[in-house]
Amino acid sequence: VPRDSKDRMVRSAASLIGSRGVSATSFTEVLAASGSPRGSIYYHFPSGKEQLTRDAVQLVAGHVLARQASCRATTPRGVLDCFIGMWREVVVASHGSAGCAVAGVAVDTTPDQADLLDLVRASFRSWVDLLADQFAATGLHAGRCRPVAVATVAGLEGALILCRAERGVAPLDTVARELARLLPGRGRED
Amino acid sequence: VPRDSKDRMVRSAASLIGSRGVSATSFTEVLAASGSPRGSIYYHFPSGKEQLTRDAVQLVAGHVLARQASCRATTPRGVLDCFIGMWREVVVASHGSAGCAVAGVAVDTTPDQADLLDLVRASFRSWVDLLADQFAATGLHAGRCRPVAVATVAGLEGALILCRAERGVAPLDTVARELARLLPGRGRED
Amino acid sequence: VPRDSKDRMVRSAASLIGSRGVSATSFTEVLAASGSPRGSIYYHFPSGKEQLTRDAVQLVAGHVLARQASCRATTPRGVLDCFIGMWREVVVASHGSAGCAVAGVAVDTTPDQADLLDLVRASFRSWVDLLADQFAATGLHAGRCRPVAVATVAGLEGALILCRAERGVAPLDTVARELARLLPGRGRED
Amino acid sequence: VPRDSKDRMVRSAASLIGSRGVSATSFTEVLAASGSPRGSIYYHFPSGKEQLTRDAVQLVAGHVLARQASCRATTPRGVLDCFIGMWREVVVASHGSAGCAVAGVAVDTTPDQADLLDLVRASFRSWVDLLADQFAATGLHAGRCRPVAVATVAGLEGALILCRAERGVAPLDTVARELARLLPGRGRED
DNA sequence: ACCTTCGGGACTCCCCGTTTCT
DNA sequence: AGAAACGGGGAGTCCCGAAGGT
Repeated sequence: VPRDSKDRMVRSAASLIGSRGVSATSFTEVLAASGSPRGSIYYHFPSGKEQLTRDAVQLVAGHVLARQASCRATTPRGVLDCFIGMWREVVVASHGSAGCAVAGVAVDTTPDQADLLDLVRASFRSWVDLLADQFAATGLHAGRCRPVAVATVAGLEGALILCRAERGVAPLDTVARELARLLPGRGRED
Repeated sequence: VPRDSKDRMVRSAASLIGSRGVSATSFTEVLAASGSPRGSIYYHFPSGKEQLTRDAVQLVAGHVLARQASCRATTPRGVLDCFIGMWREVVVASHGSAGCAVAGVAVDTTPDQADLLDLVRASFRSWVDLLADQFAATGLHAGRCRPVAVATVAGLEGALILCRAERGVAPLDTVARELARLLPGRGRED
Repeated sequence: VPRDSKDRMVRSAASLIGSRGVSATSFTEVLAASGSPRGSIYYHFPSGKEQLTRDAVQLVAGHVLARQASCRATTPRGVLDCFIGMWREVVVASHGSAGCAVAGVAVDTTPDQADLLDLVRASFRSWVDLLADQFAATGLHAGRCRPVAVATVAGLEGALILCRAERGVAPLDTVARELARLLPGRGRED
Repeated sequence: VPRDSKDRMVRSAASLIGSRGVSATSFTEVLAASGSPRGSIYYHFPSGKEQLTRDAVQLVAGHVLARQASCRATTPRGVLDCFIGMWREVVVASHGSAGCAVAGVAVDTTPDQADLLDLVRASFRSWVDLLADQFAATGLHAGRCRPVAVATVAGLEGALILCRAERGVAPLDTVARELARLLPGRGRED
């Protein structure tokens, strides 16, 4: 199957971009990680690196969206746990070194790459939208859904950065607990 | 004024790294932004780009720390506003494109640059420590100080990324409001 | 003809290294001399300058070996003339400025480049071995073959240096005459 | 004594140039080897690297000349042994890695540095002249003095190169024995 | 039609030999 | 004598077209 080669490249790119940003991710590394020959790049990605980057962002954005959409939680808390839990896995497995490719692109994108930033924005918005919908569906007060969803995504991305620095999951767990406090629940405890 | 040249370079580097990450920040750009001549690099930063990067991280880490330390808030909410407000300024001024150099380094650092990541960790910790101290001094329940401080830093860094994508302050304001909810206050309102 | 480009580069490098040593030979000059674009280097010589240097040394070592092997002399004196004559041509043509790339590498090689020096040693040895064989085949006393061969190579390399300084062939001719005296011949004349 | 610092620099330069050629010898290394501060260079050597190189060549040339002049040999063979013996010491001590600074300059000098090459020529000639005089004074046939002197210097310089490659004195010893055969002596033995 | 070798410039970082001001 | 600052290349290599092999 010829598609396999391209897929491996995109997957490798997504992983590398999450770990070190776009600029620090060279074609050479992507090729090495995916085992593809050098000349194949412009066959699969005629527009070069930008196209590979776009594909990588779309891959992880879509993957996260799909996985969260399949969440069958019945409470806001369940929705939150589902979202955080998905990321927690990779942080634990990589001792914090794995990151989010969408954030990786957001961070080292210059103003002249507007279309790439547009894609990043769309990705984040799709997550926020889905989370807000799921919060609403599980009974969260209408006016709270979007703010909490935004805080969730922001908290997650920020926590991923702290996890890299700390080389562990601790910050993500702390942030997750605080995010949970934004949801109605077992009454006030502070 | 001999000191001036180096300072300008570090300042420019910090700004550029915040905006596009380390790898995407070339010496050439730093030089252009600071108006320095090429040969000065090797003199001021014998260890090259890593040293410039370290100095840039330390500059912003120290700057943020100093500015936050000078905050004269008397309530946890005041502490939070002080911290967020400091970042809000630059986000507004740059329409979201300015970012945090510490995060910029964290994102595109490979595992072999352990010392750089150590510096990043130390920077984040210094912020968390200071915030926790200030929360405690303004009456926040002891057990809540550190978790809230961690959430604050994570929320800020994540919000900065969302602000880049959205090209505006909206996400930061949303996150700030949610962080405020983690503090004891005017009773429950949801 | 795809092979041509690489060959031209190696040939240019060999010539330049012979004339000014390795360190003084920049890639830029090699490229200019061979008419190749800069990007071709990484493709043809993935290990960079060391690889180009190795190839250059092997080129001249092999060339000299082949040319000397094709010598059809029937006396030791004929063998010597053949070897010296081959070098004499280039010295005359360049007014002494052309040198031996093998010596060029030998001279500016630091101790940490052991493998390069190994190649140089192998090259010199191959010349000495061939000369010794040819001396033996043309009737030189067995015990004299290797010493005379070593003296021939040393005398040649030293003479090339003197020719550079004198900007002419005179030293080489003098050395050639003296080397001839090491061979049995027309009786003693001093 | 201020002279001391300059002397140490010239001495270090001579040694380094002999070991790796001129281009591969950086001011930084010379400074490190001589323990001098960077800013002193242009105080001692207003014309920069060329002047340092010239001084290094003159130091070596003068040193060799003086030492050979002090040789009290009474036979041509004694003169030869004196000259070779002086170099043999440093080759043995350095396992072949030490070389001759004059040759080092000769090898990586480009045609545009005519004056440096002039100095090299003068140095070699001074050695040849002295040797020829000494050979004459010890009874060598007049017509043989200069050719043998030239062969001696050429053989020495070539042998030094071979010694580098072989990492030992063997080639120099072989060459010395052959040079001795150019002198009248115990009758023919081949 | 699919893929890959081969080749092409444009940087990036490094560092080197200098000059100027103390 | 020396600290500070200066430009100019050096190698490396990155991201990419264009022509050929299967």
